[in-house]
Amino acid sequence: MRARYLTIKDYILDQIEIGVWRASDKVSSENELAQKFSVSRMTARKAVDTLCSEGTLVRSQGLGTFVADRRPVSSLLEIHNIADEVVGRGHDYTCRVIKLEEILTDKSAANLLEMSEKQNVYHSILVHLEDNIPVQYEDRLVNPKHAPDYIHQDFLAQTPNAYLSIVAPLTEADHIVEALVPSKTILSELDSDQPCLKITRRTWSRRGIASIAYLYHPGDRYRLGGHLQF
Amino acid sequence: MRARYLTIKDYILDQIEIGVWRASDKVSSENELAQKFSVSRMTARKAVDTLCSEGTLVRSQGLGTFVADRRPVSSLLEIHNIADEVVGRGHDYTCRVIKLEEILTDKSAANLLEMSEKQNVYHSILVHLEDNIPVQYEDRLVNPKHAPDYIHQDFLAQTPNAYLSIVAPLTEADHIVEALVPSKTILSELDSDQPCLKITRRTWSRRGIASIAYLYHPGDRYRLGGHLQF
DNA sequence: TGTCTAGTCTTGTATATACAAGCAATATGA
DNA sequence: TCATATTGCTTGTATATACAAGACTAGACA
Repeated sequence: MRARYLTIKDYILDQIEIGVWRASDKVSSENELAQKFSVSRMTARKAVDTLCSEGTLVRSQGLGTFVADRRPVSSLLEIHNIADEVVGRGHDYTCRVIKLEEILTDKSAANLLEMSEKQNVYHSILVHLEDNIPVQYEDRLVNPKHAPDYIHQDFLAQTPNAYLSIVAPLTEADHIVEALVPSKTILSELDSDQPCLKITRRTWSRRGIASIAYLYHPGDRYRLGGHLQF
Repeated sequence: MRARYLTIKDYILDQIEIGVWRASDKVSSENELAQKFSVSRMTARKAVDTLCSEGTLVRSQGLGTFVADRRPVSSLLEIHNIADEVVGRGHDYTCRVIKLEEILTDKSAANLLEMSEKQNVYHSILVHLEDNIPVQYEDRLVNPKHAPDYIHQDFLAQTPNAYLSIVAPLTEADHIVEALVPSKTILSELDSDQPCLKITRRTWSRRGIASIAYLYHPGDRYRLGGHLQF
């Protein structure tokens, strides 16, 4: 052995990095690690545990522990609530309510919300501003079953997202991000003539789809960013 | 107690869901849980451990365990390797190498890669095609220290991302996503005149920044999508 | 009143032990 | 030869124990 390792975790990571253990290879057993580092099996196991929950290793009862197949290099991007994001930057957040109404689902809305046609849903359009400059145009449909008081909310005080996450704790979400030039109405509300980032976000609570939001960000003024560890 | 819980984990999650324990509230101590469920402290601790690593609870030595502040409603978006994505859709993936060279860092490149100026770095430009239609223009800088053979790779056989993830296992990444109209050169390579999604991706290995990539996707032909549970 | 100290509760860490359960190679028996 | 049982290794789970270390409280003391 060329070096003494401070932790079992580092030792395992190094072996993988150096290439001694490659994807799908078997790693030293818990007992071997315990002996090698002169610790009890439970201690060695804990190190392996951590690496498993981080996705680096995979266990198989009776067989052993293996280096995980590095998942198809995918990484993650965080999508924040716009209000939190603006405030987080230390800027001034305000919001303009363009529309707040109760409408009947047409075919497409019914499909998207997984409801039947001609049902009541809430519809809101808001513009979010950072230091009085528009940064997001939000067009949202809400299933009243999950948020019956949605229409009576004061969105100047609390964003739809914040409200929804309280009345119907979100369990899932999916997103589609695209680049496009939106309609003139939207562009004028955003006070922009640039291509926009459009984020389509569907959120689930435990009882089904809670809401669908179309979020438009002016491309010259907004970036979606995120830093994450694997 | 109204119900018997199968697991300590379920019990804690239910208490949080019901609202007995709210964000920042103190949760029963490990000893209390152990007593309540007639198990040893280590067993109770393991349940709490799991919920901690999932981000539901937060521990503080000497103080106790607390319900985590549900992070400012943020959710996650997966960013895949383009080749995997195309193949995953069952389509035909090909790749065109526009440039593959060794250059000296100028000021901005040096900054981005956290190197000094006038150092050797690798530079590659590739266009990725799905069923012979361009879907990504990739402009990449690579730190030779992390991938000395980068320049000799055959990227028709293996994408840069795939290669890099083998020679320098990635530990971190950050992304910036924006919408813009790229340069004419890029547009012509992408055979498009539409606004594009531009993804700037920096990847780290354990020894530092390994690579910076600028990925351009034609907005009318590409969406970034993801579905994730919280 | 203010300060230090001791005690107690919390999480953090490590150990030794025991047995269950999954898997595979080997030995056994018909 | 082939099916079955045994053995040994692996991970999975649970327990009892011990002590370290952080955070707070109450009491002693000046």
